[in-house]
Amino acid sequence: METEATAENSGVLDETGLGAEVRSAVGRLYRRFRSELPAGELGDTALEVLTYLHKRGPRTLTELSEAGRVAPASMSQTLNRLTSAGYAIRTPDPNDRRKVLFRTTTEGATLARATRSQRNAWLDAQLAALSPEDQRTVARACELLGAIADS
Amino acid sequence: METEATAENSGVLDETGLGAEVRSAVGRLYRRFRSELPAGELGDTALEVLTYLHKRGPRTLTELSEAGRVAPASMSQTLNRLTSAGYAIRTPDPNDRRKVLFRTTTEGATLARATRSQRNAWLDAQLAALSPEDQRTVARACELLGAIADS
DNA sequence: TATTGTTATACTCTATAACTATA
DNA sequence: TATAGTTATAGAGTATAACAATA
Repeated sequence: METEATAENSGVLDETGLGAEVRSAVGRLYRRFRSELPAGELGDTALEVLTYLHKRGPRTLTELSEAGRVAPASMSQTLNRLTSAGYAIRTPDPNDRRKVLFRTTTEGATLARATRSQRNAWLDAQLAALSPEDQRTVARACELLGAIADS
Repeated sequence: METEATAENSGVLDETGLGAEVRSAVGRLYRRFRSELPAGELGDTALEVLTYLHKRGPRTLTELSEAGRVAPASMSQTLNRLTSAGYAIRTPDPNDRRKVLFRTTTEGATLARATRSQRNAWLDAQLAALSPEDQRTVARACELLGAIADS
């Protein structure tokens, strides 16, 4: 037996079930995160882009759309929301005038830092209640799944 | 002025990082799943509701909205999509005529079974490439995170 | 009055198609 | 022609507010 069954999801962990388990858990967590989101705040998509710009530095629209695996037109609109809100700005690329470099504003950088801890308060509390071993398990799974998401 | 930040935050178990790591990994996986979705197919939300009805049996709108942690009005619209597509039907509750019991149709049950394996083909392939130990780690993390999502 | 469910409306996020500007 | 980016429009999924029907 590879894994013990989760009592309530009864038939779920069968031979082919791991993908379904991951997908279900991810979907439920994602929706849970979204349900905690106060109205008027940046959505997770926009915040993820802002955080990416903050951590990696200026990027073009094409780079951002490829990193986020969305169509360029989709990323353009997400960036419209960020720039309209004053969290990012467009700057011309001096070497290629077709390109636009997006970068965070001071407000955007502040928000990226602040929101990172604030928005995760609930989740951090839940995770803190796990045993150290379980925390390591979750951390390791995040590495593995993050790599899969980017593969 | 470059990112004084961790270029690759996979050290993970720092003082505040686990919640952020989980959130980031979940968000990137969720968006990756969504990007794999062929046009014209049921979205993950609708499919999750359909699967829930298929596994648990008939449920009222209130029960479904609480299970999915969405507003009743939101669930009503998701159910409108499922019923319009012929995958679920409304049936009156004989004991309380305010209530509506939603149940899968034959087509809905078939779809719930078929899509489950088909849609996870890509993810299953990625997971199959992991070592057995890593697979157990992911499975265990899904249990832990699933419980948090439902807490 | 309280509960159950619905419709109306708006916002985020996504897509495709059609467009402009630059290389 | 090819590439980078934008706008127009549509659909899924979410929310709140206002409503009807039943308890």
